[in-house]
Amino acid sequence: MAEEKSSRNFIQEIIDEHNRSGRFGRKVHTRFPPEPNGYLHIGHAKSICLNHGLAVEYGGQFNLRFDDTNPEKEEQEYVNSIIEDVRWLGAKWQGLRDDDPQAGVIWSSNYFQQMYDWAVELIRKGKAYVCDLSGEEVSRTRGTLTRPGTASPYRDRSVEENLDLFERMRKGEFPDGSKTLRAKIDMNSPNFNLRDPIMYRIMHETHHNTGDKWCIYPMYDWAHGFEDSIEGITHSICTLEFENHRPLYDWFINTVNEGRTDDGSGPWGRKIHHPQQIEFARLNLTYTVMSKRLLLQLVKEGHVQGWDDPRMPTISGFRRRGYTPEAIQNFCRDIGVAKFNSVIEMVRLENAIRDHLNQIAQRRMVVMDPLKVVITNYPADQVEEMEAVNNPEDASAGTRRVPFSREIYIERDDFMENPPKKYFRLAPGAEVRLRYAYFVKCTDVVKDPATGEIKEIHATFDPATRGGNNPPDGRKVKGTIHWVSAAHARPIDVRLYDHLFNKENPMEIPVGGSFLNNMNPNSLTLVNALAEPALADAKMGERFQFERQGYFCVDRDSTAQRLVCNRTVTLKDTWSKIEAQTPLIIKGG
RNA sequence: UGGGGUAUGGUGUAACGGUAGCACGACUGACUCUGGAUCAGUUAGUCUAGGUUCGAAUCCUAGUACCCCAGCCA
Repeated sequence: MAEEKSSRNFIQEIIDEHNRSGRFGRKVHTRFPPEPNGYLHIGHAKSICLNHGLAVEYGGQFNLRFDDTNPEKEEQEYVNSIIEDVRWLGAKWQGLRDDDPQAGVIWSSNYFQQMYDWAVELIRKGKAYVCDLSGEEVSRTRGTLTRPGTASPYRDRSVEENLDLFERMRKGEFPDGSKTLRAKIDMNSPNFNLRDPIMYRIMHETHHNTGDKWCIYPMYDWAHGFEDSIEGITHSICTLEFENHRPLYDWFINTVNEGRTDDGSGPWGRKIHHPQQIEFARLNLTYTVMSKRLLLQLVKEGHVQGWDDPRMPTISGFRRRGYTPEAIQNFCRDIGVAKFNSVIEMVRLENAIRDHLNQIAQRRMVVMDPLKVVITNYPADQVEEMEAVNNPEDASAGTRRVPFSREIYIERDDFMENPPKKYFRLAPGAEVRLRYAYFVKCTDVVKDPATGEIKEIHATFDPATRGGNNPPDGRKVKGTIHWVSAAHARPIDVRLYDHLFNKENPMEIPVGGSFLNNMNPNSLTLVNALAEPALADAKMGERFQFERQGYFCVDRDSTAQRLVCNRTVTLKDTWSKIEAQTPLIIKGG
């Protein structure tokens, strides 16, 4: 097989090296470890696709594990949405089953006992102590960027006392915040994470999974490495901000491994698995924000209609907008992965969904802003069923019938009384093709005498062009426009979505302002449109291309009486570019 | 001002001392019953300054810019 040498990203190179050296026995086991404190966004999709993709590529395994170590912030609603989103994206974790959404899902909280035991082991090894300092005192004694911290007065408690106190912390003898368990590392370290970090805090809080069993909860830094270790994760892939935590992550595992041996003959038994943490740059996209905090604010303050508002960069938002998992996967693959803090242009994502929908979406004709056209030489009582191709990119999608009659609607934009050069659509005396129907020529413009507003257009059709075909005389037209038969048109609701923010970087904020100042007031436009009858039986979630306009998805707000369609993305529009340039030329001249 | 990272066309991403390539965008043109799609072409880049070398994006030295770290968040 002639195999093309595909370029490798830095993570693949690291894994390849591990496989060469045999560090993990040529195994690859990755995971996606979300905290259930918000909805997943497109940045998480990058991580999911990366982790899952590596597992697939190397024939390894992939876990979905909830990092549920902080009961104060975590909720079941988020758990459910995250599971749904990861499934929808197509990532398959160990133990995934169709009949039970939670099958195979792992919880950090299941390891609480094991983590507790290791904490006791660290105390016994003299590497951890119970500290009575308040939060404020801890932060004051931690030092600054340039000054080392100072040791806690409780740093040198005896092993026995620490053991006793820690046990009583667990039993619930002390109030929240009164004590912590801290690792005894180095108050002089230039890395703050090593200045005696807190391992456990007291939190009398009911946990969504373990209930009231625990009133001490492990900190992320203490817990995370062990979660990976227990599961045999080989490559703990995370974002850049955890780079400074890697020495701590390694310290915890190495410290547990002190006095342990590979064969289990050491005083503390067998060594535990030590994963390799690898950090990559999180995804940033233009015209949106990606922080959970800000997304939560948009939802809570009602700037959008929920986490799955189609303008949100959440996975559920994109799903409702009409995005496909394939498009998101392709996007995540195409943007690559590196350590450089980059900002991806939104058009990359839009391009990915156009690409996929162009292949799979059936076409329909929908008029957003109707202008009546009367075809004066067409019989008043006649209706013809025109055959229309459902998808020119996919012959197997077949054809459908579209009714044609004397009175039709076209897009108001598709007529101009005084057209500029290069305008190919309808104008007085001009001829265009009605897609799949006939050539028509504009003969009259009927206006409201009072306002001058164009009320309707009169036109004549050429019977020799039936089906939209070129006539035998060889005549051609440059423009083809969409239409719906007036008598057969079905009203539908359409939601036109645009960027949520009108600045590439919404966090570029004027002094005293907020990112909310950068919200696009026109991110949603509601339209009453007229659709061809074939759209009437569209099902929820079904995706279509409305010819010449864009891709649309049937929203769950649809009723039997009225369809609601969300615009996923527009079609590329070169005319708008020409149009935008034209006035400049006039001005310049 | 301590520590940890990162710098390649407009935007991303390759190159592992040997012709700076690819994708997206932008711009031309061809084709077209969607001003869509498709096809062809053009455009444009190694953070700076020195050094090593026959040869440097890559190695060395010194700078510059940006990101992360002082939660009992993750």
